[in-house]
Amino acid sequence: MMVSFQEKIYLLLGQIPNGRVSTYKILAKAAGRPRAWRVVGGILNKNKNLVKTPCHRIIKSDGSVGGYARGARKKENLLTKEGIKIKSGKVIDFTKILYKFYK
DNA sequence: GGTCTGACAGCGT
DNA sequence: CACGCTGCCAGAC
Repeated sequence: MMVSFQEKIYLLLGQIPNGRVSTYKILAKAAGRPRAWRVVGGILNKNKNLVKTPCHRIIKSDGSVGGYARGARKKENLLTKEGIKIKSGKVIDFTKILYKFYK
């Protein structure tokens, strides 16, 4: 059965535990297209499943919070509420809370 | 059908 | 350390 990328992305996003984050690149790789991080961003931008899709848990590879359809500031706020510390628009020790989808 | 866009990543300056 | 340019790929027009 053929599944669109965005479907996979949504599925993967649902696997991210609370208090954890992931990057566009990791997500793209987990979806089967290691070079499609840009696509991931585009999908999240237009995502309709806000509730099932914690897009605020997706950050950039360098630890930057990145963008958010509702405003980057809102995103930072949400992440902070989940216990994730942010400094100057960047996640502190994001590597420690990174969810790589590895078993 | 082709063409343009984008919530990025990687490397150079 | 900060900013800029290039490359990549599915989706929207």
